[in-house]
Amino acid sequence: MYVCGPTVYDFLHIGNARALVVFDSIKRFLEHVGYKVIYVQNFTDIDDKIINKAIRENVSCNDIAEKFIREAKIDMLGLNLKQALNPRATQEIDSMIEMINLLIKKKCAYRIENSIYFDTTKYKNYGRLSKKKLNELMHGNRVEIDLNKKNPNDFILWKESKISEIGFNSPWGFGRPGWHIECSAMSKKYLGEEIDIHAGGEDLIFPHHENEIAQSESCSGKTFSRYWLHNGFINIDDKKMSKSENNFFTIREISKEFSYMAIRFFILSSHYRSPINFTKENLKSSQNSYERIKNCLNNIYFYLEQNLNTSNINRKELEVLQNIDKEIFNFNNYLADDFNTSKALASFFIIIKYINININGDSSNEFIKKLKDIILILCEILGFKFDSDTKIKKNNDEINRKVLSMLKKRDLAKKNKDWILADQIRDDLKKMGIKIEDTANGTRIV
RNA sequence: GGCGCCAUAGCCAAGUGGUAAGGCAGAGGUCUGCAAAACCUUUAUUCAUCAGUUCGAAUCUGAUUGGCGCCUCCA
Repeated sequence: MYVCGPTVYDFLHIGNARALVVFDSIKRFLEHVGYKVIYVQNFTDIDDKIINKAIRENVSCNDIAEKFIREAKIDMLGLNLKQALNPRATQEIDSMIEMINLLIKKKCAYRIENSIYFDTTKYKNYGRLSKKKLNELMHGNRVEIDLNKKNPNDFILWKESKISEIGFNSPWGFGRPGWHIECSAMSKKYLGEEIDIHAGGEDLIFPHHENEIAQSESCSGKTFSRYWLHNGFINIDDKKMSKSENNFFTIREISKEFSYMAIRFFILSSHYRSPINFTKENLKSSQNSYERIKNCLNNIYFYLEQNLNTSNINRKELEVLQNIDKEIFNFNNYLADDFNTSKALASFFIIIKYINININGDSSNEFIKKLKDIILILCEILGFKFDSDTKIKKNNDEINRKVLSMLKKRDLAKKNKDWILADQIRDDLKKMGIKIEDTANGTRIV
């Protein structure tokens, strides 16, 4: 599975997050049902935007790329993306040169001065993926036509660089690769000539993926990718996000107001191909929804800690587990049908409701453990994690000792019906970032 | 000009021929010293509009309205 990754000239934006989360979730599901997935997601670390930024900031392109790959990895960790192969374009130049050479040899590419172009007339299926009729395209509508090209559809494979610019040595002189050849070459190197799934944003269908197909299939004579998946866009106030419109949000800045998992939930709450609209209100709603899952798991952990009922699962509990199994079956079927995460989440909430109704202080330990495993498996498939939630661990460091002694003091105050002191301690703990709740079975930290 | 997508409650969002999932927010209630969490009740006789097909339409067909995207920077 190959996913076209971001160009690293800035922090990842919310749109990058969608592609990353959606395809990570698809990977997770495929693994869950038993596939072994080799997942490649590149970083495009050579590009005009990087070059321009490097010039503006008077640093090297590599400095820019290194910095934003580092930052991207922080966000990717926050979004709980699974480990993937992350090749960088600038470290794969040899494979690209090799591929361009092959295309020249096969007469699918031509040279104008020190640049190489792909000849789209040599690939008969050009335009098939994007369903475009080549004579109906509006050339030059948005991007100026390069007059060197034989045909306006042709695209650059290798671009001559000035000696002051970033570049690499090649058989055609100093230059840099075209954008499209990067993905073709990396895909071939890491996954071979034929792959199962190629994915990316819907804007990449034309020309990027069209061009990748043309290059790769001209080289190999084989089907490049069996399936193409394209995620829809995230709009801001129903308009396309762009820097010039000043409606641009990075993952990092959103993560300061909402949790990474709220962002992940927001993305998974609609089908991966539909457009979704980013607003703070929607993110808040997602955050609250996500808390519901978190609360359910917190409750499970709490009952597990309290629980002394070591008897076997009883008949009623068995029935509950059987009903949950049926809903898990639905959950899997929804994902199996075009990765309908929205329906899968609905199933998830049905399961949560069912757990909330049926779990209590008298539940058997074994039963609660099973519920915990169920929630954790579903979360694993969707990529939800809860690592930051256990603020206090039962070890001996100073803060924890302090918290535990405060809780003891509060328990005593409660016993004495000293509500003022009890509430005071609760407030103090809150100031320390520790939220507590009283339950029938004692006080707990959430 | 060509190609494509979308319109479902206050908000988000499934459902694509058999009588409107799920979540958030709101209101009321149970529990609780209070709070929180959880639970219960409540929230679309109707799916942009009009016409058609059908025993039956949110779902199919046609028209209309409104919105969005792609057509060599892009997730």
